[in-house]
Amino acid sequence: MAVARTPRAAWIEAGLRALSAGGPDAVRVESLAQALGVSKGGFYWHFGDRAALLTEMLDAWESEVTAEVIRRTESGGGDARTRLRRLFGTAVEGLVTDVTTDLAIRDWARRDEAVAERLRRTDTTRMDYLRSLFLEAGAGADEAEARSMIAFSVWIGDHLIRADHGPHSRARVLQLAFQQLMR
Amino acid sequence: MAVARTPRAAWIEAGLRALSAGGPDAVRVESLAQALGVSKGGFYWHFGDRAALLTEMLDAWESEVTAEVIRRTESGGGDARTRLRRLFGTAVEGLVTDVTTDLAIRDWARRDEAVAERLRRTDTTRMDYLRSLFLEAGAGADEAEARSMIAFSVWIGDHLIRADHGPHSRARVLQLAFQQLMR
DNA sequence: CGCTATCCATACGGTGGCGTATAGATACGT
DNA sequence: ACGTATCTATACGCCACCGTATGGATAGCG
Repeated sequence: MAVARTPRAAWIEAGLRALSAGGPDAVRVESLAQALGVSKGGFYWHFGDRAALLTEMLDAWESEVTAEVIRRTESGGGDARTRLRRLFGTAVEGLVTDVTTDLAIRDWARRDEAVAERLRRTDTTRMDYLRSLFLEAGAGADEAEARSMIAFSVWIGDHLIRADHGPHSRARVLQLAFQQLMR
Repeated sequence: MAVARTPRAAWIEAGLRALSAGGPDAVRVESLAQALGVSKGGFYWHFGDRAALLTEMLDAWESEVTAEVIRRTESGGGDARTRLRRLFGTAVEGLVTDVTTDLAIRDWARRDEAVAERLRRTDTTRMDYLRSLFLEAGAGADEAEARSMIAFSVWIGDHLIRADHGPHSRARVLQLAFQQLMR
């Protein structure tokens, strides 16, 4: 048993980075190989073809995103308002998949039903979590639903909307939006 | 002066449709030609290269989106709350560029600074309009800013978030979110 | 020190897309 | 009817990328 030099996981991580930066069309086996400082020879030892890599990338993303929600749910503690504040205020860092991966996958899902199905699963999980927090914080069912949708949307919108807010900084606008949500 | 058979505009429209459906990588001159029932011969009569088409597509999109905001501002009348309700409730139909074009361009802007600059212009215009409506409806400056960001985000989020809302339909969730905004 | 599992390099054929070149075709103005 | 402006078809060279084939190379284990 020799040790893995550039194992499956390395290709998957490189693939997710490429996806994040340039969308699914940017994950090309030859450029991943170059990014890994290696020829594509080993790629086809690990994966049957490019599609297999894409599938495993999505597997990795899906479980990581789910795990991340759980991690947030578990860690830290505090009451619902405290956890909402933390959730809203904290950027996700240090993971292989960050928000830009999320955005790339969202766009991808618009034209690939299999990707859309995975996204539906993870979004439902995350929305469930948000709703539970708003409910725990004392919102009614309808209000919790609306606020969950708003919170999720603003999280995404922050990265996709490029408007200039004049005197306000984007950070300030987000803070104001959060205050509206917590009233 | 012979009449145009498949003029510039036809290529631009076909390009925007392809962009909308599959992102910038999907606008390929040979497949556009096929979609137009023509060979790519004429393409290079109109455009220097593929990049020139992409630029003109963005020009067309930018002016159309701006025109559309103006059209909404002008038409219909009513007080600010009425116009907000109409803006929020009405899907954009009948234009060459619909919301999916918008989404494709947003994703594109993440990796192309020139596209990002154009998006910044149109988003600022749209945000200005939203803010003016909320201000006219009686919101304070901070509140108007927050609500504009929320409204814009939810408009986008509706198309990008795939969560299942359990007992609620998406339409109902949007209605609830709108009620929150108009309180 | 050699065996084996795990990876790597290279060369190859095939496909699809870009841009160019060149020789038409079509229709309107007069 | 003729000329000119506006397209169109087709063939070509080029390159990037996919997937395959084949012969290594490297590292830990015994």
